[in-house]
Amino acid sequence: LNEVLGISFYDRKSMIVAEDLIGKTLVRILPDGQELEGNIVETEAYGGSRDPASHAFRGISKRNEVMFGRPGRAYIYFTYGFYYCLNIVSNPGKTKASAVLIRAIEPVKGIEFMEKQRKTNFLTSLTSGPGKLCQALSIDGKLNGTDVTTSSGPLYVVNKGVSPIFVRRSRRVGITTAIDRKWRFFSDGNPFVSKVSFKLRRVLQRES
DNA sequence: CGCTCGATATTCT
DNA sequence: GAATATCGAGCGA
Repeated sequence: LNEVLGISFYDRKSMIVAEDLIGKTLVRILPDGQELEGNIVETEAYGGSRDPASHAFRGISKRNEVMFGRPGRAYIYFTYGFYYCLNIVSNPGKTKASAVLIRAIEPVKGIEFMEKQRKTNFLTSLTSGPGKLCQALSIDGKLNGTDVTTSSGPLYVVNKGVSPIFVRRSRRVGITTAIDRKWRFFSDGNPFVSKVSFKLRRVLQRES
């Protein structure tokens, strides 16, 4: 317990890593030494050459090159001109690349800092989405490629034995291809899971 | 509550 | 020029 997740944790298929990350604790050490923490409550697995919804589907590029490298590194990309999203690279298998998108966390430590970053005091809106949590934890492109398997770095994940967790799965959200694959994992009933539209919520309900 | 739209980097057509 | 692993403001019901 309380151990930092190492390379062996991430050196597995992205679907396995994504499911196993639910309930683990994301730790962010700021440049001034302040520590921020949040329990992971929602993730999505992405593949490589066989996953049309993945950034890595069409091969390597300047943006996605980290996804083609060693497991246990942060793949952070800038999207829609405004937000960053955090992934952790996993084992690519035969598909050249893979990663797990961290979609939502439950704030645990450093909530005042997160409120300042997000310019809101609404607790369930601080980190309930991939763009939101990067803003709250001050995660941007400068951390792209960071080794996430050591507590001496600015970003890592710890097993604090958070429980009980009822992990459910659904199709991935925010994509338009390969929507049949149930590669989204979330802690059921947790208010910090990202909000999806009413319409999609009904679809997910029907499919579960 | 739900829908539309704007902000605008990166990649693809 | 269009689409995208996003979010929130503005508006109508």
